[in-house]
Amino acid sequence: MALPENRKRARSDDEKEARRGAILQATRVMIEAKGFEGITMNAIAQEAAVSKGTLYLYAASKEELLLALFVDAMEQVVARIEAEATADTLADVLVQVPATTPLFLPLLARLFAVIEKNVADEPLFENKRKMRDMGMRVASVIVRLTGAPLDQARAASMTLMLAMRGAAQSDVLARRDLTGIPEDLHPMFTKENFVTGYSVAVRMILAGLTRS
Amino acid sequence: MALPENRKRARSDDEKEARRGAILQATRVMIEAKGFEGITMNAIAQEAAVSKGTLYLYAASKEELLLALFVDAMEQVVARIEAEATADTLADVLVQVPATTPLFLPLLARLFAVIEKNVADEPLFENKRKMRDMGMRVASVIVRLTGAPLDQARAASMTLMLAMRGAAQSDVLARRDLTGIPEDLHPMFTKENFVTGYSVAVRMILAGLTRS
DNA sequence: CCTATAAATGACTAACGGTCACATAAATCC
DNA sequence: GGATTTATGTGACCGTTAGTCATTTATAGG
Repeated sequence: MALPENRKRARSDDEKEARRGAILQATRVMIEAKGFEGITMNAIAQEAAVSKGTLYLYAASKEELLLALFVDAMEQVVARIEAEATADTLADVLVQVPATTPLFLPLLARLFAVIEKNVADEPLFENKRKMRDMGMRVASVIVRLTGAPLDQARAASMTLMLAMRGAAQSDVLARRDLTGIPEDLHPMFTKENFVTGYSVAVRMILAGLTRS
Repeated sequence: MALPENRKRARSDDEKEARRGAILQATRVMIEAKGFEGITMNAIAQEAAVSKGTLYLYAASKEELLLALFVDAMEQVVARIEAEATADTLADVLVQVPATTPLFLPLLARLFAVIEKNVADEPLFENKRKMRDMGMRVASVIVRLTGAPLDQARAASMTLMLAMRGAAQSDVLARRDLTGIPEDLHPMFTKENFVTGYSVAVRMILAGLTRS
């Protein structure tokens, strides 16, 4: 991901892409290490072994870095759903793939309220279009595997997205260590909270589909 | 909401409650005026005609102020649902009440990712319990109006909450003025986005209920 | 009126995202 | 291969804002 040993500046497009990749990877590392609220541009710069100014040659803001990570993760999710889902496993795959794609849930949980609020219009629009397209691809999978009519599949796909967004929120609170949390609230603070809640929604939504 | 004319300090519990109310109201005013991202503690203090330090006598952080506003709004929402819903109008009421209760959607959209992230454990736990209770009250309404068995009503209520959280996210992007936004993306940026998306979800979820 | 209590103040600090004048690596030219 | 040009990279600096705390003073009680 880094530049060749004896090169300090990225001049060609390939080199720029490599540097951008290194910066994104450094961002991932920092999220892993410090948690989502702990990341700072200084720390990312240090991890990527560049100066802070350089970060701003490759992303207009901290949030555009995070948006780029989200777009990556979202593409992985949809690609995996297309590849892995069968008629028998559709519901399971729709739940498990988002739950297990690295960084997808924490990024989705913060997409609207945190990330998109400081992104310029152009990348924002581009991301919105991409999300719409992803929704369509999921609708196609639903049509292919259930035989439902396209308009129903589209409505189901949009509703799935809604529920997934809602369920992803609980990822923010999820803690590895539940000590200090009252017994009766444990279910709300476990890592499994997303899967538990979203499973129910997925099954309800898919159950409403009819064959065309 | 303010203290009596010639009193500058709140000594009794009543006076403290009044001051707290004034601070919360000032926060509402500032959100209205500057938008959610534009609010600052300095501005709230000025609007409430107290010093910044005083704010911290009544709330441990900016986010605890916002959490208090959310709890208020949430209580209004559930109370209105209980009061207004009938067997015929249940779906409509479940959509319209959240959509029309002041500040409810913007606060819900930011509840997990923005507000709760800077709230001490105790108020956080209290809020979680309150939300769980609200969910139970909605489940009761569903039982009463549809005759569905309690466990089904509970699952439906939890799923409704999920979908509502997801749908509320779109409120963050909603703009009054759509100029500058590409035609094809207009639906995603309108104020009606919440109602449009959530209606579908509510009807799907309620349709799955059976009479006991 | 005097004293004790605690509510209120606001200058100050720390932290962080973002900027920009300047330094210099690397490509290009002769 | 030296000179010139281009634009990448740098990091000290800035503005903003949440939050703190030593100090002030309104109010209650004696």
